[in-house]
Amino acid sequence: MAQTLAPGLDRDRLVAAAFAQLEEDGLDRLSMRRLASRLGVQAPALYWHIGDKAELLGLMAREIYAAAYADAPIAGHWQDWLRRFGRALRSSFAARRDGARLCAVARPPTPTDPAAHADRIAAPLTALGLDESRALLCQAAVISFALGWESFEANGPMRDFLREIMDFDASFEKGLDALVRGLATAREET
Amino acid sequence: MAQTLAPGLDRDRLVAAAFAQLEEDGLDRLSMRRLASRLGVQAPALYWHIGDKAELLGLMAREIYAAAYADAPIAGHWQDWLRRFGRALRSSFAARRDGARLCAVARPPTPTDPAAHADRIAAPLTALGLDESRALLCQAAVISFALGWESFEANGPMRDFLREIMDFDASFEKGLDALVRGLATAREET
DNA sequence: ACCTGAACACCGTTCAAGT
DNA sequence: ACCTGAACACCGTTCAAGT
Repeated sequence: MAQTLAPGLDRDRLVAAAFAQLEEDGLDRLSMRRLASRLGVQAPALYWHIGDKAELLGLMAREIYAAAYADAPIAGHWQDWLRRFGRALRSSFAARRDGARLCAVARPPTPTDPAAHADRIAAPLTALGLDESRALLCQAAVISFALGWESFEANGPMRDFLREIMDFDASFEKGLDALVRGLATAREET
Repeated sequence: MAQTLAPGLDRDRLVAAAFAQLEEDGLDRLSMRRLASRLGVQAPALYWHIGDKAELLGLMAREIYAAAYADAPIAGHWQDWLRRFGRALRSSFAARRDGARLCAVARPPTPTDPAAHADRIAAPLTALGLDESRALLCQAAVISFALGWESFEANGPMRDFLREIMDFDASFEKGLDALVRGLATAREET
């Protein structure tokens, strides 16, 4: 389990090991001590490379979001992109155990200029013709929907219950579709 | 802080004290030990009244959902009810510190007959004319949207960031409106 | 029936000290 | 520069024992 090899410990190796640990044990059992022992090191050693556990979770969340953006190339009508991004985001949450819960808890890792970050979030939709405030609304809505949906999916007993009473996958698709269509027909305001 | 008075310790008093503790210290610091000391008792005493911490969180989550349903009387067009319920649910999440995170983690507290529980969830919308599967889709979509939205809101640094780049309250309203309108115009399928 | 005391197996984080 | 050892102040939960 613990490979003492390759002592070169850095942030990337740390994040990778954290994902492996997450897959094996889940978010509740992802501890600095267990992570350290997987890396063949004592827990305090991690704090040389990272400020605290919250920073580690933030880096992990960023990777989950990045994977979703990578899966949704910017092309076509903005509605198509938004639907595609919604699907990709849910897949990305689901690809990692407790992915949605992790992203709900994680703090945004870049405390840099908020306006610049907002531009980056809005970028795919502004590139397809939306103005920035509308782009941010669409992103916030789709991201919230996907995060909420996968939060239930990631909750074991809740998922079991939901899977018994409805087709959870098909329903996500329908809900996402409804949301995007609604956003497209919203009354234009200030 | 610790009131040793009134030794009658039961589930209701326990849940009430847990909410008070949540308000003061947040979900991360809501521990069985702190809760016990607030009740003037040792931690193991709690386990006489409750199976484990997860059950306690489940009871708390149920109360949060119940408050939302209580705030949305069943009347008018189903779309109006759904919008109203969405708003009420977000308010209910926001009314308790870390309310959304709590509900994301909590397990459904009633391991009773799933079909009967589904009927109860769908009830407000079936009463207003929707068939059950459509009602469940609408509920799942709106609940997911509200939960996701408030998860970000409940995340301190994330909220600060979002509040700087958009009008988070007005955007919720617009997003919810879009979702409900989209659900109303969905193509009818099996 | 309801609660305590003591214990088990853990946490995140700090910090002097080692190399 | 990078890591260890020891410690601090915690966790959830179990269980014999008290009343």
